[in-house]
Amino acid sequence: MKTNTSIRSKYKTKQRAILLEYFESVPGVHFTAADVYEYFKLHGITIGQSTIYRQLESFVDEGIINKYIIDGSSPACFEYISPEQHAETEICFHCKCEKCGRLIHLHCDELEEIQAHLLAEHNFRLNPMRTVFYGLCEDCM
Amino acid sequence: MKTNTSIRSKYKTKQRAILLEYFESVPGVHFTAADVYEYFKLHGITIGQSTIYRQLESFVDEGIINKYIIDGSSPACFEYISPEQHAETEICFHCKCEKCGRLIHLHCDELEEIQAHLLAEHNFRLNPMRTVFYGLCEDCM
DNA sequence: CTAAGTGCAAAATGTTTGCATACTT
DNA sequence: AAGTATGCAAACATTTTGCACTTAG
Repeated sequence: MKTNTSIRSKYKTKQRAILLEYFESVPGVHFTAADVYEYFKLHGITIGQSTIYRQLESFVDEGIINKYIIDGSSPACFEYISPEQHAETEICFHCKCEKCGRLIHLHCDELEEIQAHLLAEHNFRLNPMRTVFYGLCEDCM
Repeated sequence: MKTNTSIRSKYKTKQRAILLEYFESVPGVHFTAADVYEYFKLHGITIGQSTIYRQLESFVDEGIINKYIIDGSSPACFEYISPEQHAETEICFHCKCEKCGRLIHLHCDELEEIQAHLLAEHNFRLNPMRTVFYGLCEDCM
């Protein structure tokens, strides 16, 4: 369990700027902390993995980046949320294929109704960011 | 990533029997692998943790037990599914409160429509057993 | 100058695995 | 006898942390 010292960056550091610029350049793509580390390493820029984890945490805190936990024994998945996406009323849902592991993004009004329904009928405020639908994709079923 | 050697137990071992009996005695309760290990240790019965993990995996495979991944850096959560629960035509959905950790069971026709919708419109066959809705329960929001 | 961030290496965590042994069928 | 399961300890993978050092404000 991580110590919740609610880190929200206050300084504009070089590393933070580099990371943010990179994330902004890959909207909708999802990546792991290790992916980011490798990416910069390949480009001759070394950013410590702790910095990556810490900045990622800040971004998630700030809502700039979403974090998905697909299954316990794989690394967490991150995804940059563009300001447009942020502004959109459309919510993005995720479906994970249990067989091939594919992660599918869905934007669907009908699914958004689930949210309203859960709130109205079950007093539960759904967090679509965290929720992943498991099942089988069309190729696998 | 775990090696998917689709283990499904074929032998009735003592450990498996002990574990199953225990799980059956705590329907609806959720526990971690470590909880199980500790429980038996306290009762003077030592079952290796690998056995616990392996049996848990089998039970999950067989649909006797559900596994929930709450967040990457906490242990996975398991829950025994009673035969009655299993036999119900109603599908049981789970909502997990991100704050207090409460796991809420829901039986709801409207939610079942999600399933039909995902299949018809998105070619995705939802597995309600594996899927957990994350959000905030009424007490926490 | 002070508070905050960085990077390294080490620790912590949760889970999986190799292997010799023991149990089921 | 053959095929599985067990339990230990070691290996693993991911993430977090302690600390000395650097950087931003």
